[in-house]
Amino acid sequence: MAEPLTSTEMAGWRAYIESSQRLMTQLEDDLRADSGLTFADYHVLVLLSEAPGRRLRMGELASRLVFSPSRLTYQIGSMEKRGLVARESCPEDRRGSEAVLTAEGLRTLREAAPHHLRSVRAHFVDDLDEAEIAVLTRVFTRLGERLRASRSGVTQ
Amino acid sequence: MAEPLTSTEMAGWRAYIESSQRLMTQLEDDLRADSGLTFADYHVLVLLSEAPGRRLRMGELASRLVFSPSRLTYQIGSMEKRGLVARESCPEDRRGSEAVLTAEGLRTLREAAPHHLRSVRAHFVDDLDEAEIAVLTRVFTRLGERLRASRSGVTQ
DNA sequence: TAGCTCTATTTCAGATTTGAACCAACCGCC
DNA sequence: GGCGGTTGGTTCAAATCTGAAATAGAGCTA
Repeated sequence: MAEPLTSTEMAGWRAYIESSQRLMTQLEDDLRADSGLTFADYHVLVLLSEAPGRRLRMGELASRLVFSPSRLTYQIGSMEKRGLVARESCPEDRRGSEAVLTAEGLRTLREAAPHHLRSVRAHFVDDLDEAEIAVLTRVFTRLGERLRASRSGVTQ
Repeated sequence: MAEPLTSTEMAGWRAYIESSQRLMTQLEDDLRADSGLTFADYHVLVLLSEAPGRRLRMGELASRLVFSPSRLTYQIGSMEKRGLVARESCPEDRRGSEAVLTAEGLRTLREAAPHHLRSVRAHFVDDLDEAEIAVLTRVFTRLGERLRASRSGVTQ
């Protein structure tokens, strides 16, 4: 308890933080160069393309993207201007609205995906062997579940 | 090559991205609540506190933080206003400047560190066993080296 | 040493992100 | 039906971040 993190733990923690930052920067640069998209743009396109009806409620989208509500409002507004998504108000709940993928958005995603995935492979996945991927998957899946659970109970 | 990422790889990649986002959000929230600091603020304080003379050239600091030059200029300006660091011009190279940790900055770091480290432990490290930490450390250390190397050669 | 090129950092304008209000619509419940 | 207490989203002002100039000094070579 005197030392909240052992030096081994600290080393792992720091490597994780720094490398994650570098990885993101690299992927964002590639994505911008190849497709003129932001990582957030891309992620929105992916989630919408997988959703039934290619549409998702704002709240649902925000929680999957781990975005604050106001950030999502802005993000969708920006993508709407570029014609990648449309905003429709929700029939069941008139407070709500949903983001819908446009044909243009789908086309953009299909064009961007192979480049982006190649970039993810080149900068990250290819560096890992099978066992490492398995560990990462296990660790981060578990972590995600824990964090999702712990935050939903903290309204304060 | 038809499928740039296998479904196993994709699952790992997505879990990593989403959980990392969640983790950062959680840590930032804790840090703000406990100490009124940003993750970036904290990181700057740590790096400066470990540097010889508790000072670092802007460029060096930017590269370790993985910040763009202009972002670092802004970040240090903001911390300067709050009295956490001072900016001094560099004697050997008059183009350069260095950020120096102030006594106030050191005090702030010492006050914040235990809380923050407890938070890192609670939300991340405690969830991992020794073998997992070892894998993460190995993977992300290697990744960091690769990324550092590959980007330094891309001036275009 | 003048001229060139390169490097370190800042400046600038615009885009994004933040947290704190705010607004409307939903949900019991009287 | 109407009143309080949530909930889903948006708005707003302020803070931060970005990439593309602009500055200024270093360093080499003629």
